Amino acid sequence: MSSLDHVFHALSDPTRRALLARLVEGEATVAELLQPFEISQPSISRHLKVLEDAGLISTRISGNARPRRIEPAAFEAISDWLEQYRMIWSENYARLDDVLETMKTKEPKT
Amino acid sequence: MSSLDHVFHALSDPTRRALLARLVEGEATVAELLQPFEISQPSISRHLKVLEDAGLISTRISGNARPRRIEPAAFEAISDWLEQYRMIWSENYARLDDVLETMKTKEPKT
DNA sequence: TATTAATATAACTATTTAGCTATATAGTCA
DNA sequence: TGACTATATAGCTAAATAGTTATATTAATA
Repeated sequence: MSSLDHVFHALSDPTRRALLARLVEGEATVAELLQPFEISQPSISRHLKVLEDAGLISTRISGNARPRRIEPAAFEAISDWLEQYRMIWSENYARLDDVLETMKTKEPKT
Repeated sequence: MSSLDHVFHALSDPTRRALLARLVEGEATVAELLQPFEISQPSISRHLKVLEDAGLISTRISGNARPRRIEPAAFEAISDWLEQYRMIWSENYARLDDVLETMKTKEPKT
């Protein structure tokens, strides 16, 4: 059973996607993640468990709190999966090499 | 309710992902799509409906048959969504928390 | 027109899920 | 230690889902 099952299932819920969107700004505790929502703390904890089981986030122990953070690898897995379909919508399908070339020469960091 | 709900839900099933993988090679009828699987024809038809409701595929009428094809726009939507996380894993950004440390201690690749 | 072929729909069952409230666990602090 | 804080877990309910078989629909063909 592919882990993509869990990844895509986790992403199918808007609350969970919102949690990820918050976590992309940095680590956050359950209390912090809970705040913008109207749902209960146990529900948030369960959503976080689904995200963690999917490998999308991880938990760190910090005294009383359990801050969560994004796990990059899972997103990379999605990107890899999506790659096999990129040719389908890319306008540059016929010139895929050009696309790759463009990616190589993208702006260098300062 | 975002359509990404439906898209990610559709993708969470391995049978449906396999159907998409077949369709990336080109249009196929239900009978053709059914063949590699051990599940019933109605099940496949329902999976196809889920994929179509998500906008991932579309149906054409051809006499008796209803060949399905990939719909590129939905994949583009996934790619767009994923884009907001790309910084997380691309280049040296293995982990957002480590960005500053990394930039201090590591020479960016040329 | 009657038959066959391709596909969809209905009706049922078992499983999963998202929400809730109540409670348990574990760390911090006075 | 006792109170408080942060979070997890248990147990419940309602809704959704994936599978099944049986049947309906529609086009092609003899």
